[in-house]
Amino acid sequence: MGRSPCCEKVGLKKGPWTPEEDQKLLAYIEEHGHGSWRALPAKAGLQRCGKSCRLRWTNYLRPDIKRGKFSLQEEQTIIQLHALLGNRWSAIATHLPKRTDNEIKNYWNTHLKKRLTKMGIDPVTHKPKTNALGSGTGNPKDAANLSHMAQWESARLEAEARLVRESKLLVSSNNNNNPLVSHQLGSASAHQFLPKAAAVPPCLDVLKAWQGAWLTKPTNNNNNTNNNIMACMMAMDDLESPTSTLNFPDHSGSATATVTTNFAVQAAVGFGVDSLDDHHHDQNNTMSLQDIAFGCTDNASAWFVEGFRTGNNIENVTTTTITSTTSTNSVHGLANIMEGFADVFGYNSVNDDQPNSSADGGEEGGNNGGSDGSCAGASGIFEENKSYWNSILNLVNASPTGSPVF
DNA sequence: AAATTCTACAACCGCCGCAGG
DNA sequence: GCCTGCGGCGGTTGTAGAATT
Repeated sequence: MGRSPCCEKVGLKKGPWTPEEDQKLLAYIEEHGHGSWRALPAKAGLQRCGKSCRLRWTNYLRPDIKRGKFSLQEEQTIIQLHALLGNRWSAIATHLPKRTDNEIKNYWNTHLKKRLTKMGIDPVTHKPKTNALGSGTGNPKDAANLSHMAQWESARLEAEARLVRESKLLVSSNNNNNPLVSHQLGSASAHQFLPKAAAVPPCLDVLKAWQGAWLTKPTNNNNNTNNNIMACMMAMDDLESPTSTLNFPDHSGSATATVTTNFAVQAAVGFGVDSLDDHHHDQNNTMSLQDIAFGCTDNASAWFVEGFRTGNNIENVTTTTITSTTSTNSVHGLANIMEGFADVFGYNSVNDDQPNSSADGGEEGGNNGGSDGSCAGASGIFEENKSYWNSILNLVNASPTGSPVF
């Protein structure tokens, strides 16, 4: 047996709201609050059902609604969150202040979905469509780029699956003392971050920043590139200003890369670990309780995070040969990030990617026992994946609005 | 200028989960 | 445990205006 209608519909008005109706609804709610939506229309003198009133209020009349064009940052967030959450518009909306789920849903359906499709990306899976592989230029480099993208996407989906599992656990347990959740909440309101699975994975912000670093790679052996990488990482580590951005001056004077400063948190969550605290995984090649608690399940995530954590100490490091002469941390930071990429991309060519017996974190490139003392293999991975970063940036640049699409 | 098609988005519909009786 | 009502959600439709033919 079907449910009875939410209210008596005979004689009730449907369709677009008139300014007079809006005014009645606004005036009533401002004075009395909405209370029971079912009872509201009669009290407010409206020939509408309660459900219609509620929708009109939540999607249009509410004073804390931002209307108008979506910003680049908002578009980015929607796409990234959609990759994680699918069509869970209300969950996505909690991460876009002052935007309603209905508005986001409409924007996705009318703009973003079409744009992704045009670019040969399946808007449901967020993967390149199979025919896109065959419709390229025929250039082997293009195929290689797409292959890299597929590898990245695979890693991303793996992280996504983990996030969803974590989210269910966190939400169901409602554990406010969870160090990961409490750390990330900081002084912000909880609804901006929960469910945790909706946290933004690493994406184009960092890719752009890294691209910026690589674009300015010097031909001689000065430290410009290192400065850019260091600036990038320092920005990533700036957890105090999660919504601000930082510009990286291009030392050649031709370009600017921008990265959101809360990337460290985003990246860490994207890979299932806590950004500041979880760096124990690689110390002795076993999972610490802390790692497990934070959902750190593989070397890649631990390496990534350790790299971000220590990366802001990078000094005297070149991108082609990494040696440690003064600061082990400076080497470990970059080395760990490279190891993270190596792990994610499934490379086996890193010269020295095995944990050492010494308790130095196990990264190569330092003065640790058993190491070959260089990071040449890891930097090679950086070089090889430049094609990937370039392909991503090409996609960004190909978008008419500059909206990042992956 | 009129007809048609396209686009954007407001609004509706049906289903679901939850709480209270 | 079952029933009922409410609020919320996501899919879909309706409509107005813009663009195109």
